[in-house]
Amino acid sequence: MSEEHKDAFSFENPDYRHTYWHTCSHVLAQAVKRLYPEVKLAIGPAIDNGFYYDLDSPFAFTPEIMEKIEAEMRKICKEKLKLERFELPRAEALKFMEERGEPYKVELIQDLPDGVPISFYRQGEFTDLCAGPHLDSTGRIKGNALKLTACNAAYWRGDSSKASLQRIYGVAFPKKDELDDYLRQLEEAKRRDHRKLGRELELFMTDELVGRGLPMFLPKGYTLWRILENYIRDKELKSGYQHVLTPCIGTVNLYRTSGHWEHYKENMFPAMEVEDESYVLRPMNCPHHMRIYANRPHSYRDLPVRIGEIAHDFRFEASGVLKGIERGRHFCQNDAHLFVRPEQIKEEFSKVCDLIFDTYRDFGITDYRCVLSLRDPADKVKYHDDDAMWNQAESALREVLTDLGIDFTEEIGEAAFYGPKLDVNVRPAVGAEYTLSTCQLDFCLPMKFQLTYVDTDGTEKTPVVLHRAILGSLDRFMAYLIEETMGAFPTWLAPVQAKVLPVTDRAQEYAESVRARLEAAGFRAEVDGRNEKIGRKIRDAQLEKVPYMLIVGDRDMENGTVSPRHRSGGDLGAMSFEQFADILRDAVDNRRMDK
RNA sequence: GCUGGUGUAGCUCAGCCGGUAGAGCAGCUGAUUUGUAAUCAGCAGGUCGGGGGUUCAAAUCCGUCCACCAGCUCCA
Repeated sequence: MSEEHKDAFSFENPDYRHTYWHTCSHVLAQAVKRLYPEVKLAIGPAIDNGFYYDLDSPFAFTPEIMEKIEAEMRKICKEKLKLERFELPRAEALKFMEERGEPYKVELIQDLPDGVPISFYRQGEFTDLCAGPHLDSTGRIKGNALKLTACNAAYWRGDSSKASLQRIYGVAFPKKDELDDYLRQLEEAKRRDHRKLGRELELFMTDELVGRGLPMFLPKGYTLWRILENYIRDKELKSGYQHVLTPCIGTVNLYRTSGHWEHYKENMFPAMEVEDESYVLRPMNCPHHMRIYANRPHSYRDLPVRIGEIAHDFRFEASGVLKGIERGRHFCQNDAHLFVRPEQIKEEFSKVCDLIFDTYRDFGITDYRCVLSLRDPADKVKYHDDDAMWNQAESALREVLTDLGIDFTEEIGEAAFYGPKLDVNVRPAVGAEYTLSTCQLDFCLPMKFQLTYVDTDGTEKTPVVLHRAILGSLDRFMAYLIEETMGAFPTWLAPVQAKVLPVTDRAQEYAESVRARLEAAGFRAEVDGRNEKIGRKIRDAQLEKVPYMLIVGDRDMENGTVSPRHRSGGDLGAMSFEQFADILRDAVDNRRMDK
């Protein structure tokens, strides 16, 4: 076998892996049809990490039934059924699936272009509509390295107004060991879930009586919060931002003016009626900031005006999307609105990008993806209907991104209702990709709020607004940090940077004095004064993921030293307090991302 | 919101086919004074998510509500 040939059939080859999983999904469908002929087939693709098949079934696929299906799949693999491709003209293809009573397949064929022959794959008694490619035989699939992992609801064609189908997920590998490895990795990933670590490390909590989707930050979590908040506020101050404080509620009319009421009232907490006025908890801050801009006249000389706020927002998110502090019904945005003249768009946008990527460098974030989110021109309901405006805004953004040399992909239908945006997405250790930072270009709200500035020629012009969030929401950013670091925050972010561990009671007072000196020097320190052996104190401090442990005993008291130990670097040997303070100072001042 | 799963002490979990609750860790008390990942002993801790139903008897069975988890849809 040539090297090239080997390569093509290696599981490392994404194309081969995809084909393998695709055939698995057909085997899954065949197994289901053998056991339950009344189940209707929808669609069964390979995905990034396995395969699934969407089915319309009159009964639920319980774990017991899933086991039966899995057993049947193994049988089909052993039967070594040949997969044969054949084509039918459209009319015959329709007839074929109609006769078999597969309405979803019929709908799929109807959407295929006319005049092109339609391909099918047959394996034994089972035939499915499919473009392929496939393995040549079900015998290529290793039955004991195959597992059905979950069964969930999924909408037909991803549309929540359409039928709800049942989706069976599976994974498969060429060897049993690889399946076991994969399952072990999944378990590993669960251990870094920010919800679990948040509880274990006492960062935040949730409480039924307070309400769902309303996490509360505990002292350690709030310490980290405060560091993030100070970090970004200082950075913005240095970049010419002015910060404001605005209320968490506003009138419904405020949101009618902006258009948010029309677009999002379903996702806002219901209005409160008082004194002939309706108020809502605010879901975002743009309207408040628009009114702040309008508070006084502006000259072209004032612009850009950059208004920032660490702002609390409330969104009535569907119960099924809530996820710890990654997505709650209350969250805190690192928001700002930049009011600019049209000719300033490029420069300001570029400065925002600098702010984003500079921040990412400080936090060691390297694995991200830039998306230029555009409107769907066909969707006149969601998007403000003004094609000229959209075209102008979209090409302006595209041009800036290209000029800045930023790699990005374009996604249709992902824009905000008032304008296109750059989204910076990250993939966390657990779960799906989400947006961390965003910068949105808006020609729409300034008009709705009739914002103006007086230009050089004395005429009134409408400014353009950039909406932007660097840390996104502080909550989500913290969730990301927790999962990336597994709770072992770098020293500059750690809620407790050093824990002083006296070896015996005799060192208790000395330990307290060391802590006092650390705090006086601006560090966050604690003493573990429990009546426990030093090994125990070290173990507990390790589990708390404190960056530095300061062991102090008789020897240190005699010599006036501390004996630091780093959570991953181990024993650093005895040194003077000042020497250790220098280590801490270096870690904090340079924002070292120590593990 | 939809579909499925889960809910037992602060945490991690055991409790098979119904006979009215158990461990480890954490906590408290005492002993121990210890130099780089768990010292020993004792004590205390629970309306088994809530409220119903079936039964002589429910943590266990059945419906319902609540919360959590996975995925789908959504994220101004």
